[in-house]
Amino acid sequence: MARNHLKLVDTPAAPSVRGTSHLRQANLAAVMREIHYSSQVSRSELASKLDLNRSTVLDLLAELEGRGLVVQTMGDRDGAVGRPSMMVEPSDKVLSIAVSPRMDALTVAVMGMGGRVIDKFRQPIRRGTTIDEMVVITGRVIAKFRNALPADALLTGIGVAIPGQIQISKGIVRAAPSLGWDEVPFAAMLSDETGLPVWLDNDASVSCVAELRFGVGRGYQNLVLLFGAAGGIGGGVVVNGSLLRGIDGYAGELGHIRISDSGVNDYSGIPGTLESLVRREDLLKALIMADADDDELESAILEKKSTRVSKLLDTQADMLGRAIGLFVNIFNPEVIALDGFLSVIFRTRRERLIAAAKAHSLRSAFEHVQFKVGGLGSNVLLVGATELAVARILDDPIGAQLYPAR
Amino acid sequence: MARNHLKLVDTPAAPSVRGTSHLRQANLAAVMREIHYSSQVSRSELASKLDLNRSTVLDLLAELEGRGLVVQTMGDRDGAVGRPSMMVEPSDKVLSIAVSPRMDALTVAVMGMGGRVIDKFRQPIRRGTTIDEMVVITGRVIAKFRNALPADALLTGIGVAIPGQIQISKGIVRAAPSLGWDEVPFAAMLSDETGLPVWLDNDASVSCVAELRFGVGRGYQNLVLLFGAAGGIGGGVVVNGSLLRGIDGYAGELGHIRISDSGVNDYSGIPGTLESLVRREDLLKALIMADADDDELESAILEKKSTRVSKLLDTQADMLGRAIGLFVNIFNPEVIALDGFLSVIFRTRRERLIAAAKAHSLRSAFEHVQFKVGGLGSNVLLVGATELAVARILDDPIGAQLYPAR
DNA sequence: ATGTATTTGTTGTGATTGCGAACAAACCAA
DNA sequence: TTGGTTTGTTCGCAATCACAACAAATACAT
Repeated sequence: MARNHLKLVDTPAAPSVRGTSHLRQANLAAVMREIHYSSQVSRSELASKLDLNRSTVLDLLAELEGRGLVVQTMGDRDGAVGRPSMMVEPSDKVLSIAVSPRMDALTVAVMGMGGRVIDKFRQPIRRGTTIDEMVVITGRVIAKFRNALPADALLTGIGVAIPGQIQISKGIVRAAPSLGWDEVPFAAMLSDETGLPVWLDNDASVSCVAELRFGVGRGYQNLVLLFGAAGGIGGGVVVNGSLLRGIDGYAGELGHIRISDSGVNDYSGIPGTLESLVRREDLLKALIMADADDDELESAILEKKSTRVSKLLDTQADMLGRAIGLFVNIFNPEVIALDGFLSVIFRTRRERLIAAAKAHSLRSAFEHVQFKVGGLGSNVLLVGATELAVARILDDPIGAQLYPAR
Repeated sequence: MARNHLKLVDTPAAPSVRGTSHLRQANLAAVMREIHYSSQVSRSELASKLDLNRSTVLDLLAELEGRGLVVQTMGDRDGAVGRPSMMVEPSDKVLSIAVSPRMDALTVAVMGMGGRVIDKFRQPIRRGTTIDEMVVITGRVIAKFRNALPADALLTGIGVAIPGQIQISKGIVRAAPSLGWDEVPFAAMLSDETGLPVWLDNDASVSCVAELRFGVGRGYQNLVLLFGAAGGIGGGVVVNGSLLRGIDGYAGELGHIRISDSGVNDYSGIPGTLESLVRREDLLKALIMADADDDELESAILEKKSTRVSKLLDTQADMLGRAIGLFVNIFNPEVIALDGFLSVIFRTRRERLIAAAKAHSLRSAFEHVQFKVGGLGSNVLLVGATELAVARILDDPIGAQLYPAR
């Protein structure tokens, strides 16, 4: 009862579960994490949120500040009674590189802590670009960025969001059909090119983390994200605040689940899957459009009063709802987040979609589910990829290695 | 680097994640958990497994022994070189009550630590027994048990496995069709009757935990359990060593997921679900049997060479495989465990089932999946229910309250 | 303007806890 | 019996966090 000493702050969603974690490290990590995910916190908020003593927080922050990870500033008088608390924010000298190679273009960005995009460059990629060329191009863009950075900036590393299946532990792209990659050790290749550590992950997983930390998922612990793009439907699941990865890191392939007897295959060769039934291409075809982003798609749907399009949307909403109902029964999440063109279906067929989901889930599991639309837009992948590199700092703020900008 | 003090042992699968956990408590809990789940450990094993110093383990064990939770005995000379290590085991004075009310009978058991069944009583229940009667009967059996216990025995509480949906936090049975229960605050009722704390959980979840800790799941961190009984198909999922619960505790309803366009409803009113497609009753009907346990069912299948039965089994294996493929894509688990009559399907249609699962899952996610059959048999529910009560001790060995046997 | 209440910053002290070293004890293998 | 090895046990130490006390900075009432 009177045992009230040596507290250990819980570490929500520690990505790498280590055999032994040390108390100090855990507390530093908890503080760092809180600062990263709230961008601006006062010292007193930190103390109360983490349930640590004021003096302890002071001490922890001093250590983090000494390492150059955080900056403490005088808090603005916010009208509250009492002495104003010091504000803490992540240092803007700590930067990461985010990379997003896609079929049509390569995007590289310099990212700050707290999900901030500092600088971004989009390099169109012509068809037939080899993997080696891709590595060289990426390396060149990164080098250019690094040259422009202040000399005292520190890099956490490089995070890459790949549209395909990734063996996270080894940084290998097992299969990325849209890029034409197969068993590519991209992490090692890019690391050789740049001299920085590189972490890969699946784009849907990465998006899910981004939305969890900085988007619609903020504040929730259990959510299911469905991401609909041109290539198909990806997904991510957050359980108890951390991303569902499975034993080899391939979990969360929510597009490739069979929900119907239909014999139409998806890209992976499985018939009747969500991805094979709810296709962006089908919508475009019905609308007689060649290419469009999601906004254009949505306005085209709203303008065109075609029964064919309408019926297709109904079917897609029904099937998407069926899948969502399934996820609700399996995960009983707080939030179902829809992103990409799935958010278009949601906005244009909201009631029908929700009704279908409800019809396919158990009453009690469905009770508290909220439907939301992804909120990060075009930067999701970059923000999420950054988390891969930042994770090391958040896990071990003192021990994690940082690399000079130049 | 030289920061090597005040270690915090990681607490795998802490059932109740509390805001702040204290270091000592966490370490005591880790030790207690290890002892509970391995029944017999030597001190040196504890030290190396938990990565704690010998002297620290000594100290922690002394505290646990002082509380009467563990017993230390001289280790047998096991032929190894060096001074033999002391063996530690959970005290046999620490007991729990496990309750399993089912349609046809009520089972109550006295359980020891480490999943041991000390005493068990099965009370047949006649149709139409009211809930109040059920509570009284249960209370009576428990009272009888308690009277027979040694005076210095300590009870952790009562764990109940319910075939239905449970609101765990409040101990309320939301719906248990086979029992005819609806919104029943069973935990409070039984607690009033017995004066002991009562925890409820869904029977499939409970089975899953039992198999995870003491059955086929031992040593694994990610598994999917499918349990097929007369009432339908239940499931449980273990993610990173802990049971998937979802935000309200309704997660893991793996039987109620729609995998086909079929319009046949299951008990919950959802059509085309795994539960509606793979039914034990259908097998019995095809075999022209009135009632049978799983062993009888299996031998009947093996004896009877009916094409009708054979075709039905094929279909069921196909559908079960389809569902399993789906789970593989979602969870990328290490183990798929089949229990109840699903294990009969597995044994009689092994190749077909695995082929169907493989055809419905992604290559990389399927790669390392192992298929297993539940190993605990008729005691699964009791062992699992016990874990509900024991969990408190494992979380906070010192703070958790224990109740005198009489 | 002044005083009071409130909240936070800061410093120093103390308690808890786990580690490590040192030595004793118990075993195996010659 | 001796030497090597592993574990038990004790004791002192170092790390870390809580707590108390006081100072500082604010809002609010008068």
